[in-house]
Amino acid sequence: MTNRQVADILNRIADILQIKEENPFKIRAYRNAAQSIYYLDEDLRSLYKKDKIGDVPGVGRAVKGKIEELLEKGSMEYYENLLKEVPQGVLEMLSVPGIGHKMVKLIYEKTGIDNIDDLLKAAEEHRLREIPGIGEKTEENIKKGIEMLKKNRGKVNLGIALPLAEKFRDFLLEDERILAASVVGSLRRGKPLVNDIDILVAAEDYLAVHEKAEQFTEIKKINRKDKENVSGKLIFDIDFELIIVLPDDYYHSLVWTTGSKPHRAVLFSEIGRSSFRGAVSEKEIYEKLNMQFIPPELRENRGEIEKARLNELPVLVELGDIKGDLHVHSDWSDGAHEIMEMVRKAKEKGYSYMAVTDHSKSLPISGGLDEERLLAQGRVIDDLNLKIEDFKILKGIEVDILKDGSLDFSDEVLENLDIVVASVHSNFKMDKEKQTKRILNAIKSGKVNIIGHLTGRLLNRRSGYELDIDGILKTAARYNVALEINSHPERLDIDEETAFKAKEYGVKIAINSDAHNKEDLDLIRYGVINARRGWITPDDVINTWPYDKLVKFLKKE
DNA sequence: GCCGTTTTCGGCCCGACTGTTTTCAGTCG
Repeated sequence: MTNRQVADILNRIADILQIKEENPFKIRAYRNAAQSIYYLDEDLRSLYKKDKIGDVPGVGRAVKGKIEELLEKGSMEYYENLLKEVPQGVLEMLSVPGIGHKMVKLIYEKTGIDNIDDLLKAAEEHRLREIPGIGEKTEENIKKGIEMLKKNRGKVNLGIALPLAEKFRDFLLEDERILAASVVGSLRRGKPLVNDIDILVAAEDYLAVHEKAEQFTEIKKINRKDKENVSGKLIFDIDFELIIVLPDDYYHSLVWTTGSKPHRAVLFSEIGRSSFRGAVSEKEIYEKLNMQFIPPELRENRGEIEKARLNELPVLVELGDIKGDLHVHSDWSDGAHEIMEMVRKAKEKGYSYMAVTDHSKSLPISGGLDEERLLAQGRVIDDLNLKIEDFKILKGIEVDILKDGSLDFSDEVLENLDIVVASVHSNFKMDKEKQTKRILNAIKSGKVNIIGHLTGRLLNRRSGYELDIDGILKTAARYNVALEINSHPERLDIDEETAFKAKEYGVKIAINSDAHNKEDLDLIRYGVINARRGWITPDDVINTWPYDKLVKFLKKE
């Protein structure tokens, strides 16, 4: 039972209590406990051994007891009983955008509908609008929401799949009979949503792979197990497949199982991959095919093969190129940690600068800053900058782009900052023309350096609003405004296609974590992967630049 | 259900938008 799983269960308890309309503060208590466990540095199991679970903030006597029961027995009586009152399928209905606990309760009680499939059917047959309180529009929104969910059903984002896959791979490599292992498939290519986890494994004895794999604690079920394959389900119901090959077949199989189908089809159209038996690297194979080594993120047959033949592939940005983070929250707004804690973590990561960009006042739920608190924060940052060495904290803001495209602070206030990230956090449902104009307004203000999470998409949850991307890129280039690649695995916004286009327009990119706690600074990794899929080079990315060059860009010099 | 206290009970983030209403409840960030 991992921290994440415990946090999930506490959240589901909160969901059930909310549907049952219990005390809102009790519900929040469960959510608070879930959140702080989710972000905990230490494993709950080791805290348990030291009897320190009660020390976790938000965990009091009652929840402590329940977590201990969960860790001891793998189940919790309180939760099991709640599930009898509100079935799992009803909880899943909560994932439909636009419907919350009240409406789920209403629908469940009035119609008995207790799963998403039946809910969709009822919406299609116009049976939902018969329920008092639900009209045509709500019904239509529910239908649309479910269709979006279904499109991505079973898909899981990089932030969940990649760490789990790497953990599995490293576990396999502990066994000395397993000579090599690599994450492959669309996950290695870095696609934002993947269907499953594929790992290529080299071993002389396939039974060794079976033996070791069976001991991986995150496996829920094994469906198939033979000479070439072990497959089944991992935690969170993620499908996995281990592809077992002999050591001599490892590298050509690595190219084969990594490449998208169109990529590998072109690659091996003339020479079969078996003629590469015994190769000692992927590079060797690409060389024998008369081309440069193609990084996994580019293997989509989108022109990379032609470029590789001409020796013209771009040198892609790498995690190690990142010199700082330009979108970071602190406990001045909705971040969890103090500025100095974020700085410490940023320094650990080898950064030389970091921008503090808390929310602005129009976002009250986030504790958005008003002019006065922004000034106070600026003074604190000035002080910190005097104390720390070899590191710069930039004074910034994530300023809200209001409905009409104006910014949440006056020009004068914004001019006194080192960096301005501007983002949309409200009115997502405006039409394409208005939404585009709104963002263009922000760009044209001349006060903005970076547009944060441009489209507002949340993978698997919410599609972004429609925008005239070309119009925005053209204007951003003219006004020296960079676009953010928001690294949060649920966002990865802008996406790879827009990043690719941005480069053509000469628009610079900022790869930002949007961290709300110090651990989140590590999310930058996913943004870098996304940038690589968009063919982005270090020079395209302003936060790979040295501080002085960055400052010139920010001052629009 | 948690937390903190001039310590065992009272307080615990809010505002805008949407869709359904006919003055407001639910959802979202």
